[in-house]
Amino acid sequence: MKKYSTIKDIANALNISTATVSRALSGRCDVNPETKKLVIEEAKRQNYRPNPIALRLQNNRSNTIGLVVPEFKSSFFPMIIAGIQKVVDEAGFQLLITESQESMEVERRNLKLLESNMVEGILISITRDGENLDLYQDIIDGGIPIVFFNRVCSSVNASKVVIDDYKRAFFATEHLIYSGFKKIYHFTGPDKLIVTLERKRGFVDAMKKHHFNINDNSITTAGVLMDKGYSAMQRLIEKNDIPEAVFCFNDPIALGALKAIKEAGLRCPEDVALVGFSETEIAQLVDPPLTSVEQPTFEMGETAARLLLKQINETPTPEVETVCLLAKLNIRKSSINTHKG
Amino acid sequence: MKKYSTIKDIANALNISTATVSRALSGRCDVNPETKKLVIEEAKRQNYRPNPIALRLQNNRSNTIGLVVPEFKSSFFPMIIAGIQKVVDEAGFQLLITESQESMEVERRNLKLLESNMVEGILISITRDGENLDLYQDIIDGGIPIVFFNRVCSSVNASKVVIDDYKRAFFATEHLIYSGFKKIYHFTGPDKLIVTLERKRGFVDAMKKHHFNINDNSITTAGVLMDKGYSAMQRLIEKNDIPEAVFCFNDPIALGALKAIKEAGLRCPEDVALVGFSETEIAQLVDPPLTSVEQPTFEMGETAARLLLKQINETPTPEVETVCLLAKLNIRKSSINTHKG
DNA sequence: TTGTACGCGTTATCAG
DNA sequence: CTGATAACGCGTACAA
Repeated sequence: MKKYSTIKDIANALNISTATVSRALSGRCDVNPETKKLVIEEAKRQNYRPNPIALRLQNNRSNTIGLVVPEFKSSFFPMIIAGIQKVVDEAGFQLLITESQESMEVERRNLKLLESNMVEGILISITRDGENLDLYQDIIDGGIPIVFFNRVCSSVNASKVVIDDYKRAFFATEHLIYSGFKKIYHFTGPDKLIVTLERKRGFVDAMKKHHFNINDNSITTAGVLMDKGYSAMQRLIEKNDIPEAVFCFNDPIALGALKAIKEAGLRCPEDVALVGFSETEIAQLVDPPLTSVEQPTFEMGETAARLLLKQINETPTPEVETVCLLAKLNIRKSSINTHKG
Repeated sequence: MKKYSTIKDIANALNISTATVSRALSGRCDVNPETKKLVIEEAKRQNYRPNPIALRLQNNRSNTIGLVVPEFKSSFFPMIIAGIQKVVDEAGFQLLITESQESMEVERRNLKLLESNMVEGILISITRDGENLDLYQDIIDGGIPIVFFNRVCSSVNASKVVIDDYKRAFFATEHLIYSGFKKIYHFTGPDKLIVTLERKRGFVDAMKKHHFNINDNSITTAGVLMDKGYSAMQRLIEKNDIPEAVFCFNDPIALGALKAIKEAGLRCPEDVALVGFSETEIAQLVDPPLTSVEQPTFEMGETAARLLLKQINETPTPEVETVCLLAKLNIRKSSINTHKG
């Protein structure tokens, strides 16, 4: 444990008061140039630097906002962060980022860490593990506004930014139906996320609308990351229950499925067509290029940050609001029906 | 500006002393159960919560370490962060992440932000813009150890984690030479980075060793991101100065080049072979799969974090050290010479 | 069991 | 121009 030099140390060394030291150091004019020089020299000698925490204790403002994301291995959250950074920078605030690693417990720790750094607001996309409901509420009650984006928490009264998952999933499924595929499956995400449920609902409703059969095998729980899509598809192949097309919860799942398809000597889209979701940069680069729903990630980040700044700056605190952004289906080779033409 | 409730407010409301309130709230036994109950009720009524900054002012420890990365759009830094997170978590520390967006000025702001949150140490990979030399030194002098990783700052006396860029670049180039390619070019990175210089040096020395000609056109400055590789390759194609093989500064550059090659109706590796660097997850997924140098990203994060914790925890402060990790060339289809056999 | 007083590091106010 | 002192919010010896 080190002992840092303080103004008091300098004052003692020079036999003057802390007040004078403080003034000399803050470069005011109402101090004798000579003593000022002495103070600055002594400060340098002692390697003095002001204690940032003491400063903050008085200001009671940090000009900082905090962010919690589940992960940033896929390019999805990084794109959102870029949007957040832009708005936050422009507003003269700074951004502190933490990663919950999809763990509720780590999320808790992160939130408390941000709180103890006195961030003035928090942006969060929650873990797939579940919700730290009590803590969200507690933080908000404590006067720190929270804005949820992408993966939101329904039961907390806070601003939220989402996309129209249901509709896009519905249209993506219809796209497969209109393309002439008959046996259409869905690889779904983590049970507890609202986005999972919404996308699944979109899939189911589209299938029902067109009187397509949905049985026990139609929907497989995959998850979030690539390896889950890989194993889900592998299991289907092993069971010889191979669908003509799969609508996947997200791009990594679709890419994992693609890998399994290729390894089994099958082809995409000839044998199995694929549709992803949440457009990652990789989608366009793989072979075949992946049909996917493009989310306005950058815009989502901007919007979330703006909502938060509103909560922070405006008095009285404005009503919370939920913004729904529009996504778009990019049709590429992975979902072209080569049999039908 | 809100007014938060403090123990003083509670004390006033109940006509007792702040000390009693403090004790009651911290759940000690040496306080009348009755007053304790009253205090807790009043605290809840006033929506009291302890001021984290005041607490920290006494402890003088934050149990937090800070991180600055240039970006996390490519999967490179996220992988490193995963390694850092692991070690930091295990040590009971927390991690605060900031993104410099490849800007020296943002990097400055981030470093100061971390400093003012009293992190106990900082991990950093510097921007391609250049070095905030004075600030690094100042922070270290102030008693906060810094560990550089990947993109390091040579002139600061601090611990560093790097890979053997020179050797790997040398071997990657030799791989192309041994494969029988004659006209071999290099797309290089940002001028100011040491990694750029090391990789370029490896390329040049390998070419020289085998008496290959290097002229003004052999080396093109590309940069860091995909679009730069794209435009660099486009320019060569326009000039009809098409190399048989290109050793690229990193994977995104190689992927950009690949895009340009395909768009021009050329094929990889038949017309232009490619080798990347710093293995991203995409490398294996593109068509053709990309030959690339695999960096031990996770391990790099672990190592950097461990070095930092050493600096933080051990007294007297241990000597700084530079760790060089071993990378590995993964040969895939993009660099197979189809003419030679 | 409770209250007083001080310390953490700094700035600001006021009196000298 | 300078020094003493209060204030920021909390914990905690020590005294009552």
